[in-house]
Amino acid sequence: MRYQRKDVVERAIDVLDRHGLADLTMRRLGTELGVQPSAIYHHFANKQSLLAAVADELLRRGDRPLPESPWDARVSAICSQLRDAMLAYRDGADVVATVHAFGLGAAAPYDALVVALGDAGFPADLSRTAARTLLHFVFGHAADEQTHLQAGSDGAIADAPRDASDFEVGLSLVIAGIRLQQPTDLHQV
Amino acid sequence: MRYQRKDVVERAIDVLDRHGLADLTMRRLGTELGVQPSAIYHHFANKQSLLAAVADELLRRGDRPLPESPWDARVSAICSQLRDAMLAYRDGADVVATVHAFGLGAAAPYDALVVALGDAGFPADLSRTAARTLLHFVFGHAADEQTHLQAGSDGAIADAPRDASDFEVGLSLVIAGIRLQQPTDLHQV
DNA sequence: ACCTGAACACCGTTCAAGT
DNA sequence: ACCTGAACACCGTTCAAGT
Repeated sequence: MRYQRKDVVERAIDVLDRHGLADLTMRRLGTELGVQPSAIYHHFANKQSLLAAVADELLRRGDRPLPESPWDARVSAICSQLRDAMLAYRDGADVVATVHAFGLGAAAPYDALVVALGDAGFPADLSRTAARTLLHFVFGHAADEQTHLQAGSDGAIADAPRDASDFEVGLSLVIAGIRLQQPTDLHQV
Repeated sequence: MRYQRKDVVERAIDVLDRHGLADLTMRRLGTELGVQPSAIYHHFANKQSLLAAVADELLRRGDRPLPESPWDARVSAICSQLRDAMLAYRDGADVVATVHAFGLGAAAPYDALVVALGDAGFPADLSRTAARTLLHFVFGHAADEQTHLQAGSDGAIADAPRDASDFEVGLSLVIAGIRLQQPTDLHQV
C-alpha cells in the first residue's frame, strides 16, 4: 500500500466530496488510505499544504479552453469557470477560499484575469486591482451559494431566496464598472 | 466571579485582539475568565454562537452615523465603515467572514445597503444582488489585506504589493457598475 | 522512499452535581 | 442563574524506528 502525493490528493478530494471539509482530517484520510496519519506527513509538510494541493487540483479539473472573444467575454468565462470548478465538489468553495485566505492558491485564474485585462489595454495597476475585485466577488458568491445550498439540505431555513441568474447579474455589474475605466479610444476594440 | 453574556463577549474580543483567532478557544477563554470551559456553555449554545456575538459586537463598535448624501456616497460610506470595523481588531475580517459563511452576521450592513439602494430607485431584486456583491468585495478585500499584513509581521514575504488606495479603486469599480443600472430618468436624482 | 507506533499537547461539547 | 469536575470523542504534529 504505497502511495504518492497524487494518490493522497485524489483520496482527499474523494473524502471531501463524500463527507465534507469538517471530516477531511489527517486521521480520517489516513484511515481511508489504510495508513497511519503520520504517513501523510511524508508527502505533505502539514495539513495546510495538503489543502492547497486539493484546491489546485479542484481548479485544474475545472479547466477548460477559453474562447477567442472580446476581453469582457473572456473575463466572464474565466469567472464562470472558476465558479463552476468550486461548486463541482462538496465544500469546494470553502476549500479554495480557505487556501486563498492563507495567501496561496487560485494563482492561475488570477493570472488569467490579469492577462485578459492587460491585453484589453488596461494599465497594469488597474488590471491587478480589477482581477482581485472579480476574484473576491466570485469566491464570496460561490461560498455564499454553497453554504445556502448545504443549509437547505441540512433542513435549515434558506433565509435569502437566490435567483439562478444572480451570479451573472452580479458579475455583469462588476465587469460594467471595469469597462467604464477603459480609455475612450479603446471602447470599440 | 459571575459573568453575563456581555462580559464573555468582551473578554473574547480581548483574547482575539491580543492572541488571534486560532488562540480564541473555549478553554483559553475559560482560563482568561477564571472559569471552567464548560461554564461558557451556560451563556452560549456553542462556539459558533459565541463567534457570531463577537462579530456583531465588532461591527457595533465600528458603527458611525451616516452622512446625508447621494446614494453612491452613502453606499461607499457603509462599505468603508464595515471595512474599518473589521480591520480594527486582529483577525476581525476572518471572524466576520467565518460567521457570515455560516449564514449569520453582517445583517446590519446588508440591510443598510439594501435600503440605500432602494431609496435611490433601484428595483428590490437588483438592490439585494448589488448589496451582496458589495459585501463580497468588502469581505474579500479586508480578509486579503489582513492576511497580507499579518504575513508581513510574521516575516513572510508579501507577494502582492498593495496600494493604500486599492480598496477605494475596487469599491468605485463596483459602485460605477451599479450606477449604470439606474433608470435614465433617475441619473440626476 | 514510504510507513509504523507511540506519544505530546491540545480541541469542542456534555452532563450530573453543586451554590 | 451560574459554575465545577470529570469525562467523551476527537484533533494536528513529531519522531525514533522499521522495510
